[in-house]
Amino acid sequence: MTPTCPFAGPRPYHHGDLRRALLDAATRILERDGQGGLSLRAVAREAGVSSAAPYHHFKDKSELMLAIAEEGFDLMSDFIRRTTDADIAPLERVSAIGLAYVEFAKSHPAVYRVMYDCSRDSDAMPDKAHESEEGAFSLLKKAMIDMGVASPEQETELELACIAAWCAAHGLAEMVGFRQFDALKSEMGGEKAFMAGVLSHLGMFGQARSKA
Amino acid sequence: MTPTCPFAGPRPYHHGDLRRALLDAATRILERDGQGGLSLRAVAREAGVSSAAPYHHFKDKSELMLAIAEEGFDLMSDFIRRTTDADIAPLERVSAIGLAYVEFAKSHPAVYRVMYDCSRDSDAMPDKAHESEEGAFSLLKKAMIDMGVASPEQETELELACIAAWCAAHGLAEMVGFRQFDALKSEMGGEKAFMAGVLSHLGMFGQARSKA
DNA sequence: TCACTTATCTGAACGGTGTCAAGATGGTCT
DNA sequence: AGACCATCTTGACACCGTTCAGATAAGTGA
Repeated sequence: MTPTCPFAGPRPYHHGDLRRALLDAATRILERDGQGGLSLRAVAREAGVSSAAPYHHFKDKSELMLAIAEEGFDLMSDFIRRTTDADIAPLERVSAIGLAYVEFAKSHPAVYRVMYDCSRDSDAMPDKAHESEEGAFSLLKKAMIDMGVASPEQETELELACIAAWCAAHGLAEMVGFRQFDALKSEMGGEKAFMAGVLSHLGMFGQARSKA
Repeated sequence: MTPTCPFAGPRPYHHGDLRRALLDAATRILERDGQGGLSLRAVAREAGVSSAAPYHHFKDKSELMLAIAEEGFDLMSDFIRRTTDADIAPLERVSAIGLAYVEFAKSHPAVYRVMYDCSRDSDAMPDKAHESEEGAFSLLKKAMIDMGVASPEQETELELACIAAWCAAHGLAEMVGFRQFDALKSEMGGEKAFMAGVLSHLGMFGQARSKA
């Protein structure tokens, strides 16, 4: 008995790769209904299995969310790398990384929220974004070095500058949607200009500007 | 007749000021059990009334949370004003405001979370922090002017600088607890030094430093 | 004083949630 | 074949947000 699954490829086990299917279902729900609509039961429903089935692949709801968050960090890194030209000048590159970061957060708000909700509870997770050599963080580090913020040997200084930029981008990502900025945004000719304006006041952007 | 409630002005109704009692109960729960423990039923239980009682004072759970958030913003403004000496030099003052901000977020993590969770959904709310003339935002604005970031007439520039600082502080507040920074923190001799180090890389702090 | 009105609170109910234990199901291995 | 084990379902439990009919008390006007 095979109730028609429109997505049925090979189906080795009872369901196939249910873990994968659950993660896809969860992502779909997040994009469609936002964070509020994400329940384990809804995910199971969306994947077409019983409410208890997910427990054979995730210990917890929080473990599911953690998996989503990890994939989210990978997705974000990919997006930033794809949309950031490695050949442009360092200052513009750092700025582009920041803008791409916020852009990702804006276009996947629910996933972004899950990413940081998990990061706060689970100590293990944000390493994903921070330490992965291919992650966006190392991209940022390189741009910072190229910008002359610090040499590769000045580990501490370099790390601090990157963390500062990360904080700024995260803060902007969470607040850029606030309605009270609408007037300022339209006055500046759009959200993008607003974002760039804010970022230009942040750290190395400003410092490098005054050096030039 | 004012029998029980020590804080009672007039005791108009059955319980007294249940609205107040509910908010206090909610805050107590947030501090004790964190955001996860905050349910309407738990709040009612803590206040010693039935599960349905809160609905006579708040339309929704979200309306309760919004009220908590508003009080949170007031609390934070008070804290920042109390712990920020208005007489110190502008640069140190801005830095002190930032540090106080993060300090508050660290010592009331659950309330801080509610504050920004509400801000994201409800457009009305963050005005509380932003527009209140006595709020921390105007304190920041004044310090920025004193610092020479912009004159009072350069509305846009001034606003942008303040928003940038706000973003940075919010980002730092959310990330300062990440475990992956532990090594760096101890290397720098404590969390406070770490925070100051990050903030010194952010915007006007850096700019003003290079001017001096 | 006594009814009348209105705000406040309770009790019980509905559907939804996370989680778990027990049983069914179907590959895999010997 | 039979035994084994991962996988999935059924059904339950406690808790949640929310609603609604009814109890109760405070305020109001006679």
